[in-house]
Amino acid sequence: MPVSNVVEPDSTGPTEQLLTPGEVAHIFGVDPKTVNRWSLTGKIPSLKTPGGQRRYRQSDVNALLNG
Amino acid sequence: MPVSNVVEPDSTGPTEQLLTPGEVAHIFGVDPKTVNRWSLTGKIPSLKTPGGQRRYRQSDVNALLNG
DNA sequence: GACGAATTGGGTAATTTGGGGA
DNA sequence: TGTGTCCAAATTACCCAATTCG
Repeated sequence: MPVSNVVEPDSTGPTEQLLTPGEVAHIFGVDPKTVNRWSLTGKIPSLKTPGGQRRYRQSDVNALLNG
Repeated sequence: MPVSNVVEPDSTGPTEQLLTPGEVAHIFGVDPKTVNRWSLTGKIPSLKTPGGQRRYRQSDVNALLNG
């Protein structure tokens, strides 16, 4: 099934586009493993799906791109 | 098929192929260090990974090749 | 040809990244 | 496709010498 059920009914956070490791990797021109490393070393925040996979906020990615 | 059709309307996201310093160096026939110097002196734009490495847009490289 | 300024590459050590496999 | 780990390759920043350009 698609992993892109990104709509959050939760009202606490802004409904924001979440990106997979592969998508973030493509944006930066690096390997998906490298993106996971960034998460482990605290360089980019990440959310975890109940299945243990990571998702990244578009805004966090943009913040890194802009400096 | 992509897992999710993530639209990237955001202008900050480079929807473009990115090249490593080594690849750009090979294209121009120079040392990778020289490519990084071009970036430092503003001769070619570059993105930075959170790890501090540089990536170059294909279009910027082409512009330099043709200009 | 001589001169100074800028560009480039060599060498090094530390960090980041990617490949292979589980 | 994604995760976690090990290891080799690539990249970075630094200083210095050789080369190139006007």
